[in-house]
Amino acid sequence: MELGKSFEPKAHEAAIYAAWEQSGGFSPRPPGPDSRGPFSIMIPPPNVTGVLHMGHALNNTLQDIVIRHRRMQGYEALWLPGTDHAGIATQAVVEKKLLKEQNQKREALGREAFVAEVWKWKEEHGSAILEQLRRLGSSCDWSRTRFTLEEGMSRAVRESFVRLWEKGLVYRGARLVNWDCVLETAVSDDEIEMVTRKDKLYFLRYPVEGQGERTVSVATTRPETMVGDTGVAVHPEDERYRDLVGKFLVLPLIGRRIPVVADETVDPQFGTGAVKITPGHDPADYERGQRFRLPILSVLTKDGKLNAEGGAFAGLSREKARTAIVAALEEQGLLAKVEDLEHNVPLSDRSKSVIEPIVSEQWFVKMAPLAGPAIAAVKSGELRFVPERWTKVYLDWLINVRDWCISRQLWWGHRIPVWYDADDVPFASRTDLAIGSPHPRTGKPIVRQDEDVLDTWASSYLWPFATLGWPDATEDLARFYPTQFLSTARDIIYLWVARMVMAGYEFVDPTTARPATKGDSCDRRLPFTVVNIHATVLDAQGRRMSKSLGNGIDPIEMIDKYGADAVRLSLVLLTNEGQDVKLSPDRFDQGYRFGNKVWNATRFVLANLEGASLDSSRDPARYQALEDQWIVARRNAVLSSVTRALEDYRFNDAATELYAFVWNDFCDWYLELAKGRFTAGADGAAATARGVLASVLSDTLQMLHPFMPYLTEVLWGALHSKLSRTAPLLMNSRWPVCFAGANQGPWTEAMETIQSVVRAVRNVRALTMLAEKAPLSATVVAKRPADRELLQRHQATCKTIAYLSQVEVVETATRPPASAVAVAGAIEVIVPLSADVDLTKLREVLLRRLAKGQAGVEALDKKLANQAFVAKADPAVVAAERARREELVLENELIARNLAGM
RNA sequence: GGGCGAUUAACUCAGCGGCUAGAGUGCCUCCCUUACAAGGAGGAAGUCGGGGGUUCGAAUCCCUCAUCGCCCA
Repeated sequence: MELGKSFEPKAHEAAIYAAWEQSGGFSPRPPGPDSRGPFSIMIPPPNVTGVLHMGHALNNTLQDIVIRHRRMQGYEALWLPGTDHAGIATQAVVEKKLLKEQNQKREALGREAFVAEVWKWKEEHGSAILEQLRRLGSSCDWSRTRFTLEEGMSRAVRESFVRLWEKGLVYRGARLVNWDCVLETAVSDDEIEMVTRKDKLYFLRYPVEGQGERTVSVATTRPETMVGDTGVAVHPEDERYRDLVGKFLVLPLIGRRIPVVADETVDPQFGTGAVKITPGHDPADYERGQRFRLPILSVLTKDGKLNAEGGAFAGLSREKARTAIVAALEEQGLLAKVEDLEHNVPLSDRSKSVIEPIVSEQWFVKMAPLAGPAIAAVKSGELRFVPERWTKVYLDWLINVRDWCISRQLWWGHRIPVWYDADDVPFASRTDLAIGSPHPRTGKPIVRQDEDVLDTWASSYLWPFATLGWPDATEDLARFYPTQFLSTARDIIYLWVARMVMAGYEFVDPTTARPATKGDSCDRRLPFTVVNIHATVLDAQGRRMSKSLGNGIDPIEMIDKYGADAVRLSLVLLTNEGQDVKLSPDRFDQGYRFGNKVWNATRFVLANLEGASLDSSRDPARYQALEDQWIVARRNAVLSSVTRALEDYRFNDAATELYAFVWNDFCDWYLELAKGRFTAGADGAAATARGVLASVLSDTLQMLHPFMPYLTEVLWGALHSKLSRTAPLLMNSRWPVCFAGANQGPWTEAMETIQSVVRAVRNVRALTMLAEKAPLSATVVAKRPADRELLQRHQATCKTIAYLSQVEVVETATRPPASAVAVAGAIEVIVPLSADVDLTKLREVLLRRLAKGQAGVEALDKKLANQAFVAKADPAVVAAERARREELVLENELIARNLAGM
């Protein structure tokens, strides 16, 4: 295949993806002698209504890197994909659609028909985000795609609920819950967001009973809730109110008698030091109400209007009631004052409406008993967070864990498997109980099933094992559970990660999970051993990307423009160890340019490969030419460090290292040196170069593959067909093997010496405005015999790459009057020039270098003169500093001498 | 109020006890050399947020202050 002048992602991506899929490589390879065992990752299931955003793109890139690498290493790699039914979000989408298209509300349609509508929507649109994941190159096993509301998952959800019920960990009760008045459902603590708002603090006067004009002022941000007040609290030590404790106030507008109580939790500094108690609509007041046995009044309807308790204000919305009540109080002279106040307001994640705490009957799960093992898992080190600091966030939540409100007043979701008899006695059942059938406990006929559905997280927390067939003891469960790696966003550490760990310990039977492999002693119930918390992708100004701000960057748009490989590599190059990243579209340039570099390097190799065969020796000592030894040694070093980085989930380190290796070592030096060997006509050297080029490139494409799968796959195919070899798809190829002894030779140092001499010549050319290719002769002065020997041996190399017509290596030399001199460490490069060449720039640079060098020597002298340093520092460090000083002194001398001669 | 993170070149970030502190972008000079001008060669550019401490040695560890951001209450 002929390669075009540059990589065109659009021309290849779809075909390559189809080829991967067709090869069966997305599914785990079968067990066998060839296998290193299973390795599994469960995708954090995106919301079915979701659209791929940059966070997804990053997170799925990371997972794909891990799974591709492990697959190449020979593991039975499984990356299991799927989606989450997202109760509230999906129901909202379909409700909106119904209203818009048919002007119909779900209540009019009825539950069954509505749920059917949602399923229809899901079938049509529910896999959009999975299609987007394919564009990114994700190598998921699509044959195992799961959905949190499908039948298998539903069985798992029911089983888990009934087990918790049987253990007494599920209870129903009237509690203060977070109520979303727009969506008309309870939401859990973790689904609300505190937003700082500029608001008003109202000071209301409550008359004291039987004391004439005397009133007590209370401060509140929510005056409309006053109709639900059943008391006023003051601090017991507060002198201002001491005499009032035990007395009664008369609630204005309503006329109710409410007691003044003394409570230590009141902050005397806030407002007036007296606070109203509204147990039905405030968490702190609920607690106070309990302590003083105050009545709990609900004053709001499900959609956020005042109910009958509101008296004259009944039927008004929260907002209107506030205005009306404040106006009424003002009229009666009972509004003391209004102040500006900045405070936090709870908003619903989903509807962005203000959350109202209300008392309602809900289902809860007792969390404390489940939290224990999840805490222990982290403390024992079995479960590890990357970066490590997130362990603390996880632990804090688990240690202070509160019961989980799992019921939602929705229609789309797992209906709570609880049935009631006529006396409202509940029973949780694994199988549906027919209306009219006898209640298993009371024997009375069943009259209804609970109307509510479960929180979506109550299904997704079973994801790691339910997707593999649990509660059945399936083959997949035995083979792929526990998983090895989970990568997700920080904001669902509580919502999802912690709960999955709890669920693993609570529900998985350790005997059905895969048995421990050698050296792996972790509890088989723990769903994963590593949790990677990826970076948060921010916009160029450092703000979170959000729909409302409209500052998101669409990954698909970027893939269209730059290609999936560029998007993936750029993201990895930009995000270090979970550190937030500020992203702008032009940042994807870096990935694209690199891809183009790899593409063109391969084109060059292919153009020069005629008759070559893959030289796969990884032992540098087997080569004659220094550059061959060097690049083969570098290849080994990079291979081992990239492998280690990937195994440690240091993606950025791996990518950075590969980037530098390909661009600087392979392209800038090795390829340039190879050019000389191809034109020189020295057949043996050219043939070796061809073999080395082919093998280093082949290995490099393999190493790059997890990061840039499409591009490398195309190039791999081209390379191997040029070599007349039938190769498997790169995706299904085996990760290269590292040669252990590769770092033992002098190659790197020797090559660095050559490089510094070449740079010295280039330096002179650039600073004296000589054309890069103008033929020059150079005298290389090296005092040390070893240097001379090396340079003598590699004269030809220097000549070709530095465009020198002649090179002379000597021990000492007198500088001709018209000449430029460059200094490379202890080596001097003298280049004779014509007399009219302008040496100003060269002199300036040399002066700067001399100043820097002298400062360096001074610093080192000071350091070495310090007895404490010589005595206490590592002897190796002292020796290194001495050697460095010698080098510097020599270099400074050379520079100074040259400057003097100019 | 508690916790976490950030502060290094014009910009975006690496470096986290020991080379004269690096990279990408941008900037300046030169080069259209048949892999790549989406490129090459060279260059300029930093009191490592302030202050204090530990250490032979601090961008790196500790304390403190400041600014910005996130999470929890």
